[in-house]
Amino acid sequence: MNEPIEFLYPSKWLTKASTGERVVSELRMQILSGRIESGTILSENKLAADFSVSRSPIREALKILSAENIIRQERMGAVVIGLSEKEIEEIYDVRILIETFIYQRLVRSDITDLVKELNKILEMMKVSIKYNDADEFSLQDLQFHETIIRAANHSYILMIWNNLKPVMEGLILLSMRKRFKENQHDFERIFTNHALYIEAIEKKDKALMIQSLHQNFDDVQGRVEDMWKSQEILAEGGGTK
Amino acid sequence: MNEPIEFLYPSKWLTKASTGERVVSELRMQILSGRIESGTILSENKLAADFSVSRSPIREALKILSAENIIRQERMGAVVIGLSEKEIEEIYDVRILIETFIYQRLVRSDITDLVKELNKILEMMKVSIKYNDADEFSLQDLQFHETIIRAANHSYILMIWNNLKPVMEGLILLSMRKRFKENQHDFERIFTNHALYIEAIEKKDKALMIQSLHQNFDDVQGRVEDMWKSQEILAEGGGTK
DNA sequence: GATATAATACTTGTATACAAGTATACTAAA
DNA sequence: TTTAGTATACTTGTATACAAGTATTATATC
Repeated sequence: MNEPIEFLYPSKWLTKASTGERVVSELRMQILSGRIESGTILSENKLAADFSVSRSPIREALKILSAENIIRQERMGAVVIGLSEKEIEEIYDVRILIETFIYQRLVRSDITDLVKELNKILEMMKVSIKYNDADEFSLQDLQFHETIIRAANHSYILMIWNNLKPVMEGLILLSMRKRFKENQHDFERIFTNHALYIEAIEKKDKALMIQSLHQNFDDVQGRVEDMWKSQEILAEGGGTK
Repeated sequence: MNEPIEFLYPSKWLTKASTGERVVSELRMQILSGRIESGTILSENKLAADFSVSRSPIREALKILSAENIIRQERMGAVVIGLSEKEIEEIYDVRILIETFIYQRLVRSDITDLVKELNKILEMMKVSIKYNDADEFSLQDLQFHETIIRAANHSYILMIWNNLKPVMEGLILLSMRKRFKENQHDFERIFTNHALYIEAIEKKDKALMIQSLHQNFDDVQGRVEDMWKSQEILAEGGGTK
């Protein structure tokens, strides 16, 4: 019944975390990785037993995962939704939507501090690559985009980002770990894409920004065909600067 | 200490609701209406006493309100953020963003069922006006937009809507109640705007859609100057169809 | 064997108890 | 008067108990 569990979420990121936060992080990873399959029905009592905690932090976790749209709470148990290709595409839709929106705002304001900060993160990415630290690299990837979003100082766009962030984090973590084992040299390209993104912000070049954004998404999931699909959508709403 | 509280949230909407849901609905309304002022520090224990319930539903409520960005949970008490003009503008930014995105999708698909459904809601709005039911009217206003968003079948855009919806609901409720007392005839215009929105969908006329969307927002808050500000943003990202 | 009814084993939602940590206020000493 | 230290009254987070409702299963009856 109580097999030893290999945790998917980096424990070092949970140093100051409460039990509830640990549960939600780990549960999310298990759902995103497919270890807990879509359609599975989660019971609060069973989860509490599995994690050896009370129902309180479990309830908290289910509420959060439900808001993240990866489970659905019903009268009898929570149904795991998980992420199909469709949902992952949709997440990218939203990211493109908000990052494009934010970009419009940024190009009108002073971005020197932002660019400096982004370059700092870029250098830290380089170090992560050098030391083969996939988890750290993932964190910096997320930090990169969050820094851009925060720079616009838009609390409701930030709200969307915050709602999306944990799932993104999980996806990126899983993807990067795999790649660090298989395609080590991929990371140089990811690095380059982010450098391109900074350049797009600096030069206020929207086309370049969208290009690097799409390439960045492809780097996470490696789905090239969707790039064009998304770009088509954006093109309609996009136009020239 | 225990003054009789006049509830702001329609009790008829809470027939099947749990204590937690009642608390969150009422607390939200009190914050949005300003009855609980920005900066106020909410204590779980005090709230539990005020609402005569235990801390469990209060905790749940605070988590939800925190995700909605109208309070901020800290180590000692939750700080009420509330909604300033800036935040309300930001909510509209997001609504314009997602409804425009959804619109792009809709014009490519079969919209006959959607238009029929929207017309039904439109007729119900008419009845609400006739019977001076501001609350019911608010509900239909929200339902109108939610129907459009649902039609696109995009779970992550719907997630954003769901995160935004309760606050929107509160804002619209407060606004409509005031207007039903003061500017009764305003509602004919709101009605017309929604009819215009349907027409925009039917005729796949993006400019008309954006126009009616903006007018709709102005109807809620009556802030005309922001209309142009928002349109400027959209214009940059907008272009022609 | 089929069906209706009752018992049982679940489920969630709420209340309460307790532990651990933090801010505040008070007291005592310099 | 100021400062150090302690006591106290908070705070949140977690565990547990209980109530009310639902699904399932077993049993009894036709």
